[in-house]
Amino acid sequence: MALQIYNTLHRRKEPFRPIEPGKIRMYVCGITVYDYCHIGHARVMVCFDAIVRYLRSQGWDVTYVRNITDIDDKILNRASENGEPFDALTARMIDAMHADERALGVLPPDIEPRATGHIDDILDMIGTLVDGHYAYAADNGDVYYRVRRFPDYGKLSGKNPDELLAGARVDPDAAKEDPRDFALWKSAALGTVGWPSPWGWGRPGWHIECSAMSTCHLGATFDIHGGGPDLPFPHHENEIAQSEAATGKPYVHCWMHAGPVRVDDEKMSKSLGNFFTIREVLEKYNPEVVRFFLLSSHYRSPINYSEANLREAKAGLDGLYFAIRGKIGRDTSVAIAPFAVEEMRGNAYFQRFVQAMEDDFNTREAITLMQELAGSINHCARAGEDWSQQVRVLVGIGATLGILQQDPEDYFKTCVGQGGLTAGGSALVGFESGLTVDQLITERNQARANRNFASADAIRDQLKAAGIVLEDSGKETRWRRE
RNA sequence: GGCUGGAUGGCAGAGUGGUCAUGUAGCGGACUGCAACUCCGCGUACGCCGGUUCGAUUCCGACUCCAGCCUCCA
Repeated sequence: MALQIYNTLHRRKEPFRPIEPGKIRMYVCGITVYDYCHIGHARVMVCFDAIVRYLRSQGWDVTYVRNITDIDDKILNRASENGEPFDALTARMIDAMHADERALGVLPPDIEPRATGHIDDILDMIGTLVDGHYAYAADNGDVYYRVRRFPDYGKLSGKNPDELLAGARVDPDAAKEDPRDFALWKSAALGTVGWPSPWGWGRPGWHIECSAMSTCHLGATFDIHGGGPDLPFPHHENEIAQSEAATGKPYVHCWMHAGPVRVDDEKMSKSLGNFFTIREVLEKYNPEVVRFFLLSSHYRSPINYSEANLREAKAGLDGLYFAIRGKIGRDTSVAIAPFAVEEMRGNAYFQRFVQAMEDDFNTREAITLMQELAGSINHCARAGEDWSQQVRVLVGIGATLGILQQDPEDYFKTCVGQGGLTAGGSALVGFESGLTVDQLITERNQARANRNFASADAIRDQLKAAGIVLEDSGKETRWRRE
């Protein structure tokens, strides 16, 4: 089955046709770095990360660009509130973003361009637009895009330009010829943050940077442009207008947009203030659980961030790790390397996985079949049948989604919160006696050997209260965190 | 008001013109000193009204409700 992707531009799934055989050039709108990344950012990062991992596993030569917006009014305002230079703020937030990404298992994009690193490209594109009368310098020193000059305006978001005019929410700036026009260049007072330009000292508008950076790194026309759910209008609509007017070529073949994240069934937004940062979320949940949660719905569906849903995600991922526990990893005598993709081709589960992913990246279906595979492994293990092939396929599929790659014992022992994204050792966090779990297990097993079950159960309860579950299997006692 | 997309079992969430989603929670049983893990079994799901069809949750139309965007936001 050939790859099908839902294209926002045409509002339907379409067979994917690369511009250049075997290659995919892809740009995803990244973060404006004035604050910590929130769970909505995490969804975009994780979904496109899984998509790119999958595409590469199928042999596509993907060039993945995701930008950083590091100059913008929000950044300037926040820096001024903090009383620090804007680039000190952005440097700090970029570091934090990279740390969040690493925690969530998000691989870095191939190219991560920054707006401030492309001022010349931005200026060039604005110049081209002004020369072509697609843009004009206003009396206030700003340069605006002339929306009326671009007949296709609205084709991505399905908006009628005339109705936009009637719409009450466009900014009726006196300097603009038309309320729909948007800023390409914002003038700024000398001595404030800015760059010289033919139109005076200033800084770029929000939309132009993506047009300039994507064209610079991927060419005038490229395959896929992605982003969050609030981007089709106006951001991507404006990108199309700028780029197609400037280059005279079609901008993007396929537009992909992730669905929104809700919080406890309410819209999450900056203005409502009900958003959670990634680091807040990781105080409460294992990062891999968060990734699993994000992938357990289709990327275009709305998802609801809630305690109950995260708990369920944990139970789901636990189930996968239980299935491979004791069968793979450094604590087992059986060292099993996951299958390479080519080895998995003949496997029925893997074929279902490919089929699900080729159908607009249906990661929910992919996870479902991983769960079925886990069930089959458990069944085989109980029946004394060979499970080794299935385990390798399960872990191989997991690799393609960026999950299930930890040693199961590390996963089960990872201590969440308390500032730690670290796998817990045997030290018992929050336990006053200073005893380790292993010491208590030894003590309890002595009690069990003496059939002193009251003491044994007291230790079990004590550990349970500290969030640690003991599991007696054969002669061995293992532990994990709840 | 305009533009999109939805409505599936307690919950989450795929999918399909006609015998099964799956997971999770719950219940019963097996296993276990007690547990955990695991296994086996159970529960008459497809918003509402029409239409097409031998047959619709799945296709078509109306209706109701919900969400996202139209304003900073991924």
